[in-house]
Amino acid sequence: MTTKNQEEKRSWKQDPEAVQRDILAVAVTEFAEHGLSGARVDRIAARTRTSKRMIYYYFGDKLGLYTRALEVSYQKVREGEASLELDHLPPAAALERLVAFTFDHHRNNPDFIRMVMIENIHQAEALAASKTIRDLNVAAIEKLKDICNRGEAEGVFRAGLDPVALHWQISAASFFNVSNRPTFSVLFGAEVFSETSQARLREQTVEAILAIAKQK
Amino acid sequence: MTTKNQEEKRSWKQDPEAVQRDILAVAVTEFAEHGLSGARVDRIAARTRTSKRMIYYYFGDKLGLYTRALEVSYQKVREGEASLELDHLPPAAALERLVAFTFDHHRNNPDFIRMVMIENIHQAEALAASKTIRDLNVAAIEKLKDICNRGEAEGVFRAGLDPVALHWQISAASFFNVSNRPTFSVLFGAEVFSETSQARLREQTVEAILAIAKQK
Amino acid sequence: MTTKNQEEKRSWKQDPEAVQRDILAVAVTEFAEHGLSGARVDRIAARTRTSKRMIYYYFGDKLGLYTRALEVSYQKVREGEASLELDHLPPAAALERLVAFTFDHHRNNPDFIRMVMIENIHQAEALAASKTIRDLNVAAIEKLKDICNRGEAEGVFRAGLDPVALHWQISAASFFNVSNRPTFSVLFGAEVFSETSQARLREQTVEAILAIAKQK
Amino acid sequence: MTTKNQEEKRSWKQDPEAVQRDILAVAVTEFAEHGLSGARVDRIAARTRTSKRMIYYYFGDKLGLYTRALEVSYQKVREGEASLELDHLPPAAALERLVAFTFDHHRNNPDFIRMVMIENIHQAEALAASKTIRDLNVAAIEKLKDICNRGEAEGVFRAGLDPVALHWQISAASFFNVSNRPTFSVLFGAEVFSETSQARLREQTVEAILAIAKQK
DNA sequence: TATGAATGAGGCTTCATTCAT
DNA sequence: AATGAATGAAGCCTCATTCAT
Repeated sequence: MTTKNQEEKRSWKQDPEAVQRDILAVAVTEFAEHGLSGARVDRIAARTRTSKRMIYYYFGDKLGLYTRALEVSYQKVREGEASLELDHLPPAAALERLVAFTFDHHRNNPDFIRMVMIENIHQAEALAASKTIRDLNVAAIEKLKDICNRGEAEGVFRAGLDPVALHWQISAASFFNVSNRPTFSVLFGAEVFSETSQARLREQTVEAILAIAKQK
Repeated sequence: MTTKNQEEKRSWKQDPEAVQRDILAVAVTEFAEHGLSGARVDRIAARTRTSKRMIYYYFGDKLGLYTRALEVSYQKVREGEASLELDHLPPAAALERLVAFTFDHHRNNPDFIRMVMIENIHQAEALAASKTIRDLNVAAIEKLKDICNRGEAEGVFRAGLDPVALHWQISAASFFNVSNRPTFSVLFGAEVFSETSQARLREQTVEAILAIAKQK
Repeated sequence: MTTKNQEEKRSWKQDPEAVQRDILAVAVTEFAEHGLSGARVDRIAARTRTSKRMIYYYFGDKLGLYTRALEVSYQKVREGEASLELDHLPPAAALERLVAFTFDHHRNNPDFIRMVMIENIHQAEALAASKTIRDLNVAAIEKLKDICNRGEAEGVFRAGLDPVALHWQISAASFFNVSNRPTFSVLFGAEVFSETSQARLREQTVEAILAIAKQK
Repeated sequence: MTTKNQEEKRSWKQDPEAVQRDILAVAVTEFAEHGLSGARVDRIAARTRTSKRMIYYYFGDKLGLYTRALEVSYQKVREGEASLELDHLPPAAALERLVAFTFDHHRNNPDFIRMVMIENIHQAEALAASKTIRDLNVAAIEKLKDICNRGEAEGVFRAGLDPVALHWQISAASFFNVSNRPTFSVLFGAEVFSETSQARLREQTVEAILAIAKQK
C-alpha cells in the first residue's frame, strides 16, 4: 500500500532474470521429484514468489520450462566440475582423481541425476533439442581425452583407449549409485549406501577404471 | 457381429487369468514407455481385448495395476535368469558367465530396465510394498553368494567378498548401459551402442568385475 | 468340500426367506446410515452371507430393496408398539403412557427414524407405493382415536379433538429428538441429550400434550 | 454469438463474488432436493451461468460446495430472523411471537429444512467443521435466553428455565411440520397441512410452549 | 435356487493453458 | 512487465446392473 512497500516489491519484480532464476530453481526441484508428467505447474507456481502466469510468460509452456530446467541442471553440474584441476597431474593420478570426484559429485547432486533419469525416460528428446547442453558435454569429454592422450604418450595407458568408453565406465558406477539407490536399498538393504561401504565402492571403482586404462 | 465372432470373444472371456495377463502385458509396455503419471489407463484399455472397466475390476486402481506390472516385470526377468546353470562351473568361470549374461539380459529387456528406472523416480514405494519382488531378489543374490563362497574356498577370490557389493558392480554397468542410452547417445554419439563397441564394453566389464573379485 | 460342509451350507441356503431376511437386515442398516443414493449395493452384499447377485434375484433393483427395507422398518416398529396395553387405562393415563412410550421408543429405534428421514427427503415416494405401510399406520392412529373418544365421552378431554393433530404433536417431539440430534448437539451442546435432560424433556412433552387434550 | 451477447456475458464475468453466489444458489436447490450423494455436480453446473470447472475453481470439491451451501442456508435463515423485534415486548408476548414466527419461517423455507435434514443424515459432519454456522446459532439462542431472563425476573415464567430446552421444543414442532410432511401426508392425509389446520397447529404449539414456560 | 465374471454409463476431479486487462 | 479470472479437454474411478452358466 505504502510507496515504501511498492518499492520493495518492485525491487525484485523489475528484475526479470531474478524472477526466472526463482522459477527455475523451484522447477528443477519439482521435476526432479515428480518427473515430467508428474510435475505440477500449479505446485511450481505456489513455491515461487511469482504467479503461474509468469511461468507461461517466460517459458511458454510446461515443456519449455522443463527444457530450461534441464539445461540449468547440466550447467550447474558442469560448473562444479570446472573446479577440477587435472592438467598438472600425471595421467594415472588425474584419472584416479576424476573418477573419485565424479563418484562423489554425483552423490552430492541427486537432483541432477534424477533430471537425467527423467530425460532418459523421455528418450532424451529435450536434450536432443538443446544445443547448450551438447556443447557443455563436449567440453567435459575433452578433459578425459586429454588424460588418455597423455597417458598413452607416456606409455602408462594402453594404446587405443576410447575416452567415450572410459566415460561410460566412470558414469555407469557413479550414476547407478545414485539413480538406483531406492530400489537397491529395498531389495538388498541400505548397507551399501553407508559411508564406509560407499568409500570402498568408490575405491573399487577407481581401481577398476584404472585397470581398464592400464589393461593388457 | 457374426456368430463366429461372438464365439471367439467368448472363447477367452470367462477366463479371468487370461484377461489379467492380457491387461498386464499391455500395462507393462505403457508404464515402461510413459512412466506412472504419464501412462494413460484409457490407452492401456484400448490396446487390450477387454474394457477399461475390467482394469479397475481386477486391479483396483492405476497404482494397483502399476504395482502388479512391476511385479510381473521382475518375475519375468528373474525367470530368465533361472536358465543359467552356474553350479557346475568353476567360480571364476561362473562369475564371468553371470556378468556377461546380466549385461546381455538387461540389453534384451529394456522395458524391465525402464520399469525399474520409473520405480526409482518414485522412491521404490511400490517395490517396498511388494513382498513378492523382495523374495525374488533374495533368491537372485543367493546365486552370487554361492559363487563367492566357492571362490574364496578355492582361493581364487579374495577373502571377505561382499556379494551385494559385487551385485552392485555388475548391475551398475549392465543397467546404466540400457537406462542411459538415450542421453548418452545424444551427448557422446551412438557409437558406444554399436554391436562391436557393446561387445568390448561387455568384455571390459567382465574383466573389471573379475579383477575386483580376484583383487589383491 | 466334504459332504458335511455342503450340507451345512445348504441348510440356510435352501431357505430363501432366511436369505432375504439376512439381506434386509443389512440393507436397513446401510440405507439408514447412508441414505438411498449414498447406500452401496456392494457394501450391502459384502455384509451379507450371500452374494450381490442374490439381491437382484430377490429384490429386482436397488429401489426395490430400499422399499422392502422401509417396509420392514415400519413393521418392526409397529410390532414394538403392539405390546402397549392402553384399553384398560383411563384416557388421560392412556395418553400419558402413549406419549412417554413413543418418546422412548423413537429414541431406541434410531435406524427407523433415519429411514423415515430419508424417505421424507425422497418425498415419500416409496412409502406412497407401499400399501403395507399405510395399513400399518391406519391401525396406529385407531388406538389414539379410541383414547380421544373415551376422553371426550368422560369429559376429561375437550370436544373436537383431532387424533391426527394429536399424533402430529406427539411425533414432532419424539421424532425431532432423534432425527436432529446431530445438528442440535453441534450447535447447542449435547447436554440436552443426557439422561436427566431427556427425562425432563419427555415429562415436559407429556404435560404439553395432555394440556392440549384437556385444553380450554 | 452476437456482440451483444458477448457484452452481456462479460458484464457479469470478472465478478468472482457474483459467480460464486450464482453457483451457491443453484447448489442449495440441488443439494436440498437430492441430498449430498444424490446431488450431481453436472446438474448444478448446467443450471449455472458458469461451467463445471468454476465450481471446482471456487469450492474445491463437491463437499466443499456442499459445506458452503449449508452455511449460506443457515445465514439466510438467521438473517430472516434478525428482522424480529422482541426487545420491546413483554416476555410472554415476545415468546409467543417468537414461536409463531419460527413456525411460519420454517414453513416458508423448506430448502433450509431439507439441508438440515440432509446434514443430520450425515451426522452433522460439515456443520461441525463450520465455525461460521456455530457462531450464527449462538446468537440465535441469546435472544431466547434474554426472553427467559426477563420472564423470570418479572415472575411470569417459572424459575430455572433452560433456553436450550425451550429452543428444542420450539424447533421440534416447527421443524417436524416441514421435514415430515411427505410421509405424514401419505400416512395420515394432507389435511393437517391445510391452511386452517396449520393455523390451529401453530396456535396449539404456541400455547404448549407458553404452558411450559409458565409451568407450575 | 444360485453365481462368478463382466460392463455401459456416468460420476467427480485435475490438468495445462488462455483471456482480458 | 505483470496478473487474477477463467476454461476445454481429458483424467481416474464408481455405480447399479446384466451375462452366461
